[in-house]
Amino acid sequence: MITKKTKYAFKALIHLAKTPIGQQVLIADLARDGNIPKKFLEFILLSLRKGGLLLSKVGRGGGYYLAHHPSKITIGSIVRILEGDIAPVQCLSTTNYARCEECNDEKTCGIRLTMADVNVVLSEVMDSLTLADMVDRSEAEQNRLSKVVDFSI
Amino acid sequence: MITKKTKYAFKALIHLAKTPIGQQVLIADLARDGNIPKKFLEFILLSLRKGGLLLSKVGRGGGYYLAHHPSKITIGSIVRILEGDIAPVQCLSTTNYARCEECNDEKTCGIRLTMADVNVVLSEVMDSLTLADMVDRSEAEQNRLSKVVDFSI
DNA sequence: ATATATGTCTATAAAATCTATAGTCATAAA
DNA sequence: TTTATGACTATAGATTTTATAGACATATAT
Repeated sequence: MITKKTKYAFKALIHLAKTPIGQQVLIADLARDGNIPKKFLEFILLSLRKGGLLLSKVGRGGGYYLAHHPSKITIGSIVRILEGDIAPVQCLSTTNYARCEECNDEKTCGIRLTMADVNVVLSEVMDSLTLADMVDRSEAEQNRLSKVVDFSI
Repeated sequence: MITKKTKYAFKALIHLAKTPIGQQVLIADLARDGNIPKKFLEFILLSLRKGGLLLSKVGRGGGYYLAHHPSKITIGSIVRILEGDIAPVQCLSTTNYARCEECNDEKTCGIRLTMADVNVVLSEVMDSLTLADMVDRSEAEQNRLSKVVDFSI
């Protein structure tokens, strides 16, 4: 289950993905639009910038904008930055490895060997989906629903 | 990332899966063997029993035992009982649905529409793996490693 | 130059969740 | 009828998540 923090990140990123290239958006606007506590969002955006997904301009007329095209920003990269990880157990993490303290023998641990399958599948799907998918699917669904309304008139 | 509670559950279940059919195991033994706080494990085992994965006998000579063959107990069912869920966002959960409070319009939410793919994949893999896999893979790896040692002699 | 708008950074607090413990009760076997 | 055992309730401690405050740095416009 992803945290609120990650959902807030998705919302802000979706807003930025819909913003014309060359324009930046104020933290305050992202916060208001996404109904996100401003100071908390500040911290989230900073993480995303340090993670290489966002760029910023300081000073008057400043704001945030995407570092890459939405189709190049994977859901996996976002989750890794904010949750620290994708792996279901920390002993399988590449970005944030740690030995599980409850574990006797990592090499033969049945939990680890089995969760490895989960980890592979989860990484694959999260790295195959992008911010552009989030935007596109939402818009496609909006169109589909508005058509249904049209027919019913 | 699964919690310690779920890892403790896996350890206890693996112990029970290795126990001959017809025998029950004391909470105290499961706790000692898995290095798990006994009272915490008590609560975990109770959850697993209420979830239908375990059976128990009360009184002298009592203890816990599996309600089904290890190959019939999926990783997904275990995680659902202890984490409450598998879904990456609660608005996609079947066992524990709730509207995401940050969400404006669930039907067209891009986060939800995209995470739905993650949810499907995650459910599939977790429901395809079983407690028997955990036991088998661990034993297979133990055998493989002991053979490697043999060759080096 | 200077005032103003804006992101950056550090520190801390409030809330929620996870982990752990204590104690009493119910049940079954010896 | 004593003893071993799980069942249940309550609560406390630890950790993580969420949120806020305030001082600072930087760039733009006048």
